[in-house]
Amino acid sequence: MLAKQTPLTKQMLSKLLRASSSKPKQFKKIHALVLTSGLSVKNSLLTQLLEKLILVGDMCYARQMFDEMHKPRIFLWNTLFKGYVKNQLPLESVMLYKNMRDLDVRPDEFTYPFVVKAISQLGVLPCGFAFHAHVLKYGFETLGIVATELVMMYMKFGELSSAEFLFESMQGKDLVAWNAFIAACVQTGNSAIALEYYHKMCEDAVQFDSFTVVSVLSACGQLGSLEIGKQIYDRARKEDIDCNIIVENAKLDMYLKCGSTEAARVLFDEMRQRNIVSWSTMIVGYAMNGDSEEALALFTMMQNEGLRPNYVTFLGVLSACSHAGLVNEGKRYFNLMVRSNDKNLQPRKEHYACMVDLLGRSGLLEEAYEFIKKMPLEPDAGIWGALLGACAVHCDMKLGQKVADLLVETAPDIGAYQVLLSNIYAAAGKWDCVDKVRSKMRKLGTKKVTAYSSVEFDGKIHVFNRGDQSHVQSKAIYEKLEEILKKIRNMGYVPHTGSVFHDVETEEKESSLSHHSEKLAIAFALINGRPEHPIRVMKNLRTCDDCHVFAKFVSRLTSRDIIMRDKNRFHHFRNGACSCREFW
DNA sequence: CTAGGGTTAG
Repeated sequence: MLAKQTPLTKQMLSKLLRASSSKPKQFKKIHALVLTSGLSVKNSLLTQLLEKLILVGDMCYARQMFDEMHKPRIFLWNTLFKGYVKNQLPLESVMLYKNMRDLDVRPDEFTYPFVVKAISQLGVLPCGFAFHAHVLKYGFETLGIVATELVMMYMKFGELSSAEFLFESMQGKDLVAWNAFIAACVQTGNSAIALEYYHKMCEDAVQFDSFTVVSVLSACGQLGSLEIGKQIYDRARKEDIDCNIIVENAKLDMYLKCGSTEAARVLFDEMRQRNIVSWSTMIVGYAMNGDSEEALALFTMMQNEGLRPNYVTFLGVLSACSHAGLVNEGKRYFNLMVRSNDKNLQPRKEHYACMVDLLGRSGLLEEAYEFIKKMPLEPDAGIWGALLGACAVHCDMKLGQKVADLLVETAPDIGAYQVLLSNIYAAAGKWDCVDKVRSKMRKLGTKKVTAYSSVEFDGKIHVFNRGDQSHVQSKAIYEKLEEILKKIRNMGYVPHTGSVFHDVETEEKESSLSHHSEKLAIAFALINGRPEHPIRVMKNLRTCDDCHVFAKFVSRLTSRDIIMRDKNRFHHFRNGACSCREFW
C-alpha cells in the first residue's frame, strides 16, 4: 500500500479517502496513519473521514474519532448529529446535545434539523417540547427547514392540532413544507385532512409536484375515493408533472385500495417499468381483494422474470393463501422464506401473524397455538391478536380466554382485543362475562374504536355511524333502508341477530342491526349513485355477518355490484354472492 | 463542507 519512507501529505490522504469507498477497516488504517504522521490535519479532512464512517454505519468509531479531536467546530458536531439520525440512534443524539451544551458550544441553524428529527425517532413528547423551546430560544423557528422538522415531529407524536397550528403560522411556506405536511397527514391516517390541505395549497397558488401527487393518491386509496384520485392524476398529467414510477405505483395502489382490480391490472400491464414495489403492490392488492389465484399467479410470473421478492411480497403471498384457506400452500411459501438463506427474507413477526391467521381461520386453532409457542421470535400483540380473532370466528371460548389474558398483559390499551373477547362470550350467551370485560375496559380506560362506513359521492366523502341521523338526506336514507329490508325479507333474508353483542330482546336486536353504518352507506349510495356504477363502501372495522348477508341480498335485488372494503379485505358482492365465499 | 417531502408492508 504505502511505502514507509514516503512522507504522508494531505493530498495523499484525500486521495486515499476517495479510493477507500466503503471499507470501514481501511478508514481505521487511514485514521491511524493520520494520528501517527504528526500532520496537523485540517478538520475538513476529518469531516470527510467522519462522513464515510457514518455512511457505513460505524458510529462507534466515528464517535471515538470525534472525541479525539481538539475543540471540534460546530459543523463537526452537526456531522455527528447527522450520523446518529441516519443510523437511527436518537438517544445518542440527545446525549451528544447535552455534551454540547455542557461545553458551552452554541448550536447553529444546521443543528436543529438533525436534533429535532432525532427526537421524532426517540418518540418522547416532553423531550420534543424541550427542544422546541430551545429552537425558540435561539430564534431558529422562523427557518422553514427547522419549522418543517418541528411540524413533522408533532405529527409523528400524534399531536395533529399542534402540528397544524405550527404549519399554519409558518411564513412563506415552500413546496417542500407543504409536501411534508400532506405526506405526514396521510402517514398518520388523516387522509381527509391531507386532501383539505392539498386544496388549500392550490388556493395559495403553490404549484404541486410529483411528491404531492403521490401523497394525494395514497390519501385517496385510504379513503376509497377513486374519482378524486383519478382527477388529481389527470391534472398532474395535464400540468406536465413528471409521473415517475413512484407516482405510477401510488396510482396502482389507489386502484387496488378502491377495489378496481381490473383497472389496476390494465395499468400494471401498461407500465413502462415495474420494480419490486409495483409487483408487491399488485400481489398484496389481489390478495386484499380476495383474488388469491391471481396473486399467486403473479408471484410465479415475477419469479419467472427473475425478480427477487422481498418481505412485503411474501406478506401478500401469505395473506393470499390465508384469504383462500390454502393451508398447505401457505406453509410451502413460508418454508421458502426460511430456506432462502437470505437474511433479509427470514420471516418477521408479520409473517408469523399471517401464518397464525391462516391456520386459525381454517380452524386449526391448536396448531396455530403450537406454532406460536415454537416460533424463534418473541410473539407480540399482533400475533396473539390473530389467534384471538380466529378464536372469535370459531367461537372457541376456552382458548380465547387464555389468549385474551395474555393480551391484557402485553397490550392493555388496545380495546379491539377486549371487544373480541366480549364478542366470544356474547356468542356463547355468557352475558355475565361480557359485563365483566366491559367493566374492566371502563376501569382501565380502554376505548373501542367507533365503527363507521364511508361512501364517495360528488367529490366528497360521506361518513356514516351506526344509527346516524346527521346526514342531510337522513330521512330518505332510512326510508330506502326500510323499503329494501321489506323486499329482501320476501326473498328470504333473516336478520342474523347473533351479530348483536348485547343482551337485549330479539326485536331490539333487529332494529339495532338494521341501522349499522354499512347499511346506511349502501342505502345512501343506492339513492345517489348512478345505476351503472358499482357501490363502493369503506368500513374502518371488520364487517358483521348480518351486513354481509344484507349486501348479498341487495346485490341480487338491485342487480348492482357492491364493493365493500373492511379492515382486513374486500368483499365484492354480485348477484347474491360474495367473492370471499364466506371465508373471512 | 452540513438541513426539510413520496410508493408496497406495519
